[in-house]
Amino acid sequence: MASIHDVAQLAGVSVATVSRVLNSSESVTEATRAKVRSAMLRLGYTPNPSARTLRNNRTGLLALITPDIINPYFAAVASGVQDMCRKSKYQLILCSTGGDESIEISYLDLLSNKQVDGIIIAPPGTHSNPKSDAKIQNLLNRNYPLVMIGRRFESETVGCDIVTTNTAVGTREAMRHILDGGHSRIAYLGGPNPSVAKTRLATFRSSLSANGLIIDENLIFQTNLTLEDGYKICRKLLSVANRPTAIFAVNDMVAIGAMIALQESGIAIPAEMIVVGFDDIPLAAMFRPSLSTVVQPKYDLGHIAAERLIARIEGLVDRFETISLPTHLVIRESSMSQQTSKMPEADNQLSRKNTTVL
Amino acid sequence: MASIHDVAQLAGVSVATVSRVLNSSESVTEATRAKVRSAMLRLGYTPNPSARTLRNNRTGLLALITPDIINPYFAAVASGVQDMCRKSKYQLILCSTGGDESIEISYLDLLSNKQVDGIIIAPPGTHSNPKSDAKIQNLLNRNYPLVMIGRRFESETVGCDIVTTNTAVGTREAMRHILDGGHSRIAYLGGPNPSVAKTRLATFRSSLSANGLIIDENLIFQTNLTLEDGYKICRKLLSVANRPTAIFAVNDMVAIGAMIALQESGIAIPAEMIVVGFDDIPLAAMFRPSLSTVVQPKYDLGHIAAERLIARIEGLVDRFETISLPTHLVIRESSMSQQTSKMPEADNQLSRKNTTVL
DNA sequence: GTGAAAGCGCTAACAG
DNA sequence: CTGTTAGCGCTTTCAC
Repeated sequence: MASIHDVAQLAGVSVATVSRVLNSSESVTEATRAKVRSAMLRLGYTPNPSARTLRNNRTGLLALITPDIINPYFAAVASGVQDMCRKSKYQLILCSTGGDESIEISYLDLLSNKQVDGIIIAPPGTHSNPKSDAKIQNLLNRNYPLVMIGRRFESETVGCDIVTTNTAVGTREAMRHILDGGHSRIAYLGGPNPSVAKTRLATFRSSLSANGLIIDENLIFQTNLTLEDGYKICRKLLSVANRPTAIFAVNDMVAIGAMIALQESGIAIPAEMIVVGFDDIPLAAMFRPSLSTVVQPKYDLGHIAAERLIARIEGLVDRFETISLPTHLVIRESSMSQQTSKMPEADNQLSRKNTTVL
Repeated sequence: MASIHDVAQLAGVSVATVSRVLNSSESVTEATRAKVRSAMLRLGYTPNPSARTLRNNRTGLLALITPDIINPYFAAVASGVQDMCRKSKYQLILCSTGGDESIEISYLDLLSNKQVDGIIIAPPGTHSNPKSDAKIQNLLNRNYPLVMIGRRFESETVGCDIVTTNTAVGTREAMRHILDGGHSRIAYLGGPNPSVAKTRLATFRSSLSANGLIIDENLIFQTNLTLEDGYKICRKLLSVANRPTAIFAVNDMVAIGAMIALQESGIAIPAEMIVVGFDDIPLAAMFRPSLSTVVQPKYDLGHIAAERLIARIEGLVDRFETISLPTHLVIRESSMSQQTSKMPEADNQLSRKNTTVL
C-alpha cells in the first residue's frame, strides 16, 4: 500500500504538498498539483483512513442502529438515512441488533469510540433495555452526536435530538374508525412488553374509556414484532372465550401475521373480524385483504434524523429539538364496513375481485 | 477522551505497561495490572481504534455487502455471518447496496481501504455489475481477504473462496416435480437480467428440453427480486395469450408477489396454476397457500462464509476453495396435485383448513 | 507556494 | 517485569 511518502517522492515534492492537494487546498500551483495527481494515479494511492481519523478526529461515517433491519419499516427509515448521507458525503453503517440488548451495547461501545462521527438509534424491538439506555444517556452527557428516532426515554428534557411521529393522532383516528364500525370487543396486539410503542397502547386504552367501554385486559396481547409472532399470537387470541371482532396491531408485520392466522381458521376479514395495523409497509397494500393501517412517514423519519445529525456533527446547530411528523389512517379492505350481510364462508374471497390495488 | 498516557500517568507506570495490560500480555505483575486497571476505570478509558488500526493494520471488523438486506434470504445469511463473527470476536458491518452498482463500488472502496479486515460479498440483486466485478477482481489480485457467496464470475479459476449452493440440483428437482404434475406451459420469473441466478434459468431450460418440451421465450420473464415486482410481473404474465399453468420463480419474494396477483385475479392455486419458489424464507411456509420452494441453507451459507473469511484473515488457510451446500425441494400447498377435480372457485380455500402449518 | 517537523494514540522492539 | 523510543500515515502550524 502506497503511502503519502511514496507519492511525495515520486512527484518530487514534500508530503505536506501532497496532503494539500489531497485536501484541495488553494495554495498549490496547478503544475505541482498535476505532478502529484499523476503520481497518485501511478501508485494507485488512497489515503489511509485510520491515519486520517487519528489526526482529524472524524471518520466521515455515520451509523444507524436498528433492532431489526429486516422489518420493512426500518428498511424504509434506513433508506431515508442513506439518501441524506449520500447527499452530504457521509457513509452509512447499518447495525442490526436483532433486539438483543448486548449486541446493541457492543455496537454503541464500538461506534461511539471514534469509529463513526455520529449515531442514529431507532427504538429497540424487544424491551426497554435499561443498560443500553444508560449507555446512551452517558453518550449524550459527553455531548456525543446522537439522534433518536422515536422516544426512548420517559423524561421530557432529554438532551438529545429526537425525530418521531405523532402516533397518538394516528392511533386515535384508527380507534375512531374501529369504534365507528360498531365494534366493542377490540384486541390489541402490542410489542413484547408494554414499554414498546407505549403511546399506542395508552391511546388504545384512553379511546376505549372515552367511549365508555371497559378495557378487557385479556384482549391485550404481547408479541414480538414479526409476521411469525403475529401469526402465533393471533392463534392464541382465537382461543379466547368471547372472541373479539376487531384487532388493532402494533405494526403491520404483526397485523399480517394475524390475518394469515385468521384466514387459516376460516374467519372472514373484515366480515367476522376487522384488522388494523401500523406503519403502512408495502406489503400492507398488496396483501389480500389489503390492510388498513396508520401511515408513518418512514423515509422522512430517517431522512430528517440524518439531516439533523449531520448538522450537529458539523456544528451548525446547538439546541436540541424534538421533531414530530404526522401520521394518518388509511382505510383498506381489512376494516371496510360490509354492505353485504354476513356470509361467513368465502365472503371476503368473493368481494376481493371487485377491489383494486391501492 | 483519555489516552493511554493519561492512564499511565495516573497509574504511575509507563505507556508500554498500560499497553501490555490492554493486550493481556503475561509479563505484568498482578499488582501493576490492578493499578492500571483501576486507573483505566477511573478515567473511563477506551483505546482509540484508529490508533490501533494504524499501528496493527487490523480493525477487527468484517463487512457483509448485500444487494438488499430487507430480503429475508439475505437477512438469514447475515444472521449466520453475525453469529460466526461474535464467536470469533469480530464485529460485523452490514452494507446494503439496494442493487445500486455505484453504492456497491463506493462500499468496496471504502471498506477495502483498511476499514475492515475482510469482506463477504453476496451477489448483486440487479445486474452483473461489470465495474464492481473489476473492483473485486482487483482486490483479489491484491490478495485482499474476500469471500463470495454465490458465484459471481464466469471463470472457474477465480482466485477466491466461494460459498455457494448447488442450485442445479434443487432446480432440477423442482422442475421434475412440476413436470410430473403434467404441466407443459411453465413460466419462469427470473431476475432483472439473465445473468442473475444464471444456473436456475439454464436448468429450467435444460429440464424442459430434456422432456421434449419446446421453450416458449414469451414465458420467461425478468423482474426485480421483490414482492412488489413479483406481483407486477405476474399481472403481465396473466395477459399472455395462452396462459401457463405453472410458475417457477427465481425467489420466494417474487413467487409470493405472483401468488397475490393470482389470488386477486381469482385464479385458484394450485388448481389453475401451481407456483414454486426458491429460498424457503419464513413467509413461504406461512402464506396461504403455503409455497413450495427450493430450500437453501441460508444461515449456513453466511456462517461458513464468515468462518472461511476469518480463517483467511488469520492466515490459517492459503488455498482457495469453493464450498457448495445442498439444496432440496419442499412441496407445499401451492403445487400440491389436486385429488379433487378442478373446481375453479374457492377450491383451494376449502382445502386450506385441512392442512397444517409447516 | 512549498518544506520541515511535531504529534494524533498506540504497539513492539530493545534495554535494562 | 518495566521503561524508552521509533514509527504507523496523515495534517498542520511555522518557517522560508
